[in-house]
Amino acid sequence: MNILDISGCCAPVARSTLSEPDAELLATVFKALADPVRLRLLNMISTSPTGEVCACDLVAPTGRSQPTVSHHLKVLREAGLLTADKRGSWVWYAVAPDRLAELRSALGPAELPGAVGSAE
Amino acid sequence: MNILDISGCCAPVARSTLSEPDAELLATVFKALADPVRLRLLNMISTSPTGEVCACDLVAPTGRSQPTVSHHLKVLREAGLLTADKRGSWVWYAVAPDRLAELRSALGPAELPGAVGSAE
DNA sequence: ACGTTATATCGACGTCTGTCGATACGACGA
DNA sequence: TCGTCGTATCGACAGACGTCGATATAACGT
Repeated sequence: MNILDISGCCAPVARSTLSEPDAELLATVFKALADPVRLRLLNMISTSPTGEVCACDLVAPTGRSQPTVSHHLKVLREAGLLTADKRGSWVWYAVAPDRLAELRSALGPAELPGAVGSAE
Repeated sequence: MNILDISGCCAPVARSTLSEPDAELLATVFKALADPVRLRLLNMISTSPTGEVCACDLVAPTGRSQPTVSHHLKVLREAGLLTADKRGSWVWYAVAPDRLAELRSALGPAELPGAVGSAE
């Protein structure tokens, strides 16, 4: 289930007014990124040549227990940042590129130089 | 004092390997964004016509106590997302655009379409 | 059917974090 | 100098979060 709906357009943080409910949704996604283990998981998956990684290969590099890694993958999945594909006994994770792009646009307008303050 | 040093280049999450210390630093900044009150503060400041807002005008709209707002502003400041300028009795806050741009680049390569997966 | 392996869920624990009231600090005006 | 106002810090508390071991679920091979 998808948590966020900022797919519409641009820059909720830097433009227009951010309502409390919208802020809550945005914060949920940032919360998913606010952990070093999850950032490294996301990094390992996104840098994989095939674009997907078996969950079994994600436990050792993080130095955490298997339940902990499974928990973090669930958080990333529920934030809409990862997709999970079960094939036989294994689960293959891949990044959901849309959500990352949405977050990037939420952080600021494309590339205005004075940027966030002098937005036109 | 600045927490992060991703100013060098691009896309720590989507490219190359993210070391544990780097992940820790990145997570610190995302943690600053992982709260709805702070997101709204950032939004109010960045959407201000002058680009800066007096702290006194940030308390009421958030619906939180003055100490709580002061705490959140400190978190954003220490994450390098805000600058504080004391003028007389008042403190004027403005966004530090660099840090936001760094975060955006950390979230993904410029605009590769298949993006994070097929980064080659 | 059985054991093995991969993954997810559960329950518990310690720590971190958002929140507030009370208070300290600092600047301004009378 | 004294009171007032804006801001930051302190101390305390409740709730959220990362972590683990134990266990459940499910798929595969023998």
